[in-house]
Amino acid sequence: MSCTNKMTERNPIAANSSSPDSDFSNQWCLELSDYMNLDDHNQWLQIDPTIEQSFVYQANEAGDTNTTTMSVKERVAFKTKSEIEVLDDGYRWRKYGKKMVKNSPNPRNYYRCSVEGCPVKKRVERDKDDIKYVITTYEGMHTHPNSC
DNA sequence: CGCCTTTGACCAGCGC
DNA sequence: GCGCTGGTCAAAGGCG
Repeated sequence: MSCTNKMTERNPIAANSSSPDSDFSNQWCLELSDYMNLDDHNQWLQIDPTIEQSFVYQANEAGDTNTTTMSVKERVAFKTKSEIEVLDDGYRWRKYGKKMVKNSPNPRNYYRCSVEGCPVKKRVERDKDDIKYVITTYEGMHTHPNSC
């Protein structure tokens, strides 16, 4: 497996953002808003709409009142214009599920980091409105360095 | 041989 | 309680 690029270096959005008369950041915000609607029960924060690798970010405090330890899940969602669904982000992923979801004609794929003990998962699905776009949602933090 | 994908089954949460 | 939906498991098979 090639491991020569980081996502930020090959993010298809970067290429897409060069479209002449579109305000990329505004366009991106709008599309992210669409996606946020899918999770409107959660609190999404957009880190920086001006950078190429724009994404939505969620720090979700998980845990119930009966536990003294509070785990924090981090969730990052990307929406990228790409023909391929699995972007090479430097990590190795193992597919463990595929599911048709209600609000989309396209299946959602579930991946888990191949590194033993690493809790990171990601979901990948095509945008229901424009299959040229891929929505990738990362959940959790890698417990190991990038394999590059 | 090791690691991967595929795919149906199973399970839990939620709304009615 | 029941059905729907999303998420995960695990067996089987494929590929380099």
